[in-house]
Amino acid sequence: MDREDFKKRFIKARRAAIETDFSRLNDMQREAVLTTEGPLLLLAGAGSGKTTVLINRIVNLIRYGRGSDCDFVPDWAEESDIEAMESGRAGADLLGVEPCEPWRILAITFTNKAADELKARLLTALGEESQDIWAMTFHSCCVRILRRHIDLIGYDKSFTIYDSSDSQAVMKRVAKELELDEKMFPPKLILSAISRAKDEMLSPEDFAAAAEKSFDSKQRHYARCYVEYEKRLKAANAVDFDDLIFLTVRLLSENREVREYYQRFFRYVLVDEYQDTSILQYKLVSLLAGGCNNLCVVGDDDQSIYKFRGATIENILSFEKSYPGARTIKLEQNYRSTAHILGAANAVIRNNLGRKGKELWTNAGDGERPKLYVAMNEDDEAQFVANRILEAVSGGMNFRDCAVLYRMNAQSNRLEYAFKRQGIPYKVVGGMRFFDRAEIKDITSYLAAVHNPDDDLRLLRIINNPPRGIGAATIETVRSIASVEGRSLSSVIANADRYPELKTPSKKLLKFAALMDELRESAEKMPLDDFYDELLNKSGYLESLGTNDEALARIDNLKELKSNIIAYMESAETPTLAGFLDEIALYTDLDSVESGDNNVIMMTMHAAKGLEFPYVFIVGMEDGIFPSLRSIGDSEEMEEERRLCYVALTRAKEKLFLIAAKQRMIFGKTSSNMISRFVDEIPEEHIEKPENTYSHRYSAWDEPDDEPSYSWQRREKRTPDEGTYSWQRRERRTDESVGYGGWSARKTEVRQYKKPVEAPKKTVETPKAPALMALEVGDRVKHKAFGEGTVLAITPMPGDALVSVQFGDKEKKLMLKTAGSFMTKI
DNA sequence: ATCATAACGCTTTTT
DNA sequence: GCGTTATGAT
Repeated sequence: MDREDFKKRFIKARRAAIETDFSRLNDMQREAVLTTEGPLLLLAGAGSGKTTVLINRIVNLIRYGRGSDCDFVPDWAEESDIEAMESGRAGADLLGVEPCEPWRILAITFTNKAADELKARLLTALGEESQDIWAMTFHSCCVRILRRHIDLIGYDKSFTIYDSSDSQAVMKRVAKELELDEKMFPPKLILSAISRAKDEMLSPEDFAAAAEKSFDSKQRHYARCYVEYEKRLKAANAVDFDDLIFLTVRLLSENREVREYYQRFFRYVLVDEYQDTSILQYKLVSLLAGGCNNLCVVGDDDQSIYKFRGATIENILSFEKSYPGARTIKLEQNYRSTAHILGAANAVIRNNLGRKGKELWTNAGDGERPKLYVAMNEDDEAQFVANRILEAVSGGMNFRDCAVLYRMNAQSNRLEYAFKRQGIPYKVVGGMRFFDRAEIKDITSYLAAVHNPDDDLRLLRIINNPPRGIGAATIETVRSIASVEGRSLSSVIANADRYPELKTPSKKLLKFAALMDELRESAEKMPLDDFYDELLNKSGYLESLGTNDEALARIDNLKELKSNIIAYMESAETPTLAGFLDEIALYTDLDSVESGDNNVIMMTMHAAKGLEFPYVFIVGMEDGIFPSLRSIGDSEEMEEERRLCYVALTRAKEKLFLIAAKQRMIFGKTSSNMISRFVDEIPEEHIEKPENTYSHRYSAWDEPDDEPSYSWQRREKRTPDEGTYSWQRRERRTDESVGYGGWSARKTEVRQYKKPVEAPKKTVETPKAPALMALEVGDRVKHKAFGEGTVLAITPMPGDALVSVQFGDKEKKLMLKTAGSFMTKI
């Protein structure tokens, strides 16, 4: 009996001793870290320190195993051990119970960015041994498993990975050959139908059978495409993104040996952003974690914004049902935003029905109420944002502290105009991605075709690029021969002289085949980066680009690709062409925000998930834009939009501006929309609106009431600095004629504001009225608010200048135009 | 084969 | 309003 009592005290003391390692966490966070065994659902609100918990949890697992969460007491334990633990003298040998080996921990994320961040923070926390942890994305985890065992389900281990544009190219061909009208059956739609089928684990045959039964002709066409699409991928020894997950699930379900191997292998499985998982990913996770059942999922049902690409919020809502005995911990303390911002966000998300229910709180203080500005039109809106940013910078903030969020990428245009005009440096995140650029696709297609001669898709892309006189007619002939003989294009091309039909172009074809062989040989014997140069030259690609402005931008991008190759060579143990192809197939997100740059960040609300900024501007707060037109009338879609709104609002740390325009051009048509219903959902106490802002109500069917739409605001006063419409028009013309790098080259341009080419002048001249103060580095100035200071640096900007001034021990950055009136030279 | 013009049709996006 | 794409003309 004494022993029982002793055991209880021992366990308590052990947990208490382990807790001291995590004393910096709040109670809920610590609970999450110390709960190691069995299924655990972690509902982590925005800004609640989720990643910190994840890191600490892994540290705990490696250091103490299940020490904090089990009843085990060693037989040799005695009273002095408890004393040791209570006095803080106990080490891991006493506190730990089966500490976990790093490589038995699987931490799955969604994006490479998240995986990289996790790895970096684990390295800081644990050092070298952290590198054995399986911290990676769903897809890279699957690639790792499939590269080892995919032959067990009838694929070749050296498979290539097709990205979505590859998939689209294949599907376009398939649809054409099946004589489907592109208007009725856009390749994108067919692919998403197939994606859904894979999500439900339907093979082409299953899908076809189901379609037959349903008498739905559309489904039957989809099924035909699926069959043909799959056939082509298989022939090219390729798999698409969905296949990576699908085939891994198939492998694990069908092959008991492999399944049990991984189930024994992984002792702890953690999944980040669980609200974004699909049914298939749910299956994958439950297969991988099926052994020890130590599955910890982290997510926020209120931040699920990716339903359109297959995510089911159900996964998180029914976690406790799927995993009986699961524990749930909510992290609701927010360390990011002030109370008014959280109040607004909480108020909006409360209107959703399908949620677990969470309420963020903070003890960071009330802060300022979010502000609503009702603009005349999009130019006024952009001007407003620009002015507030300049004010903020005058007040000592950096440009990078400000973010502008919008619903669709197209909205960035007007803001860019305004920012350029005002000399505000900015960076647009998203839009055209690096690996989608034509020149990058071209060269990676060469790399893929060199590595895998059977990759017909990539071969077709490069065979006549640069032009080699191999035209469409020739290619058609080659393809029909290949299809009749059931061989790959490259093998037909290599033997072109044996086919009478190819007599005329055989010389060109053989020359191309020889080129590819030569490149393959080079790839074998050269280091990757040298081979890359060789490829650019021997293929004639570089030469064919020419030397105009657009070509130079493309060449820049190709140099960027080379630096990627070099970075890969440095990071990989044994760099190979195959390895690099794997990496770029999964790593498309290279234009990550470089934190060193001092730019205003512009992006969609989707892209902003997981980020935070002191100042946040949300533009286009209008019904029809946000929430989007397509979601109005559908309550499920509306809830998703509302979650997106919640995500957007919770990005702000200090100041939040919501901007709506009375009139705006959408898709070339002028329309006036009502202020977003989400604004109405924020109570007066948490939002500052202009006077006379009418609030409008909706019926339960999302129908706007019959109030005329222009009447929400009567008449707002215009301050002079907001500018007038005609002035803005004129300015924009000038802007266009100057060219700013040329709009035509926009596709290849990195859309980032570049400083004027001239070297920074030490003196700011007075370019035009109103005259700017003439200042030089080293001048003493007196500022109304900050007192006396010394000018440290001056950066000229169109029509203005950014001045750094040392006031006492504080350095402030001021825009001269704005700050000039508060400052005098002394 | 390559350029010019017209017609269309548009969320959100990672891997 | 803009970018992509299909079609026809040279």
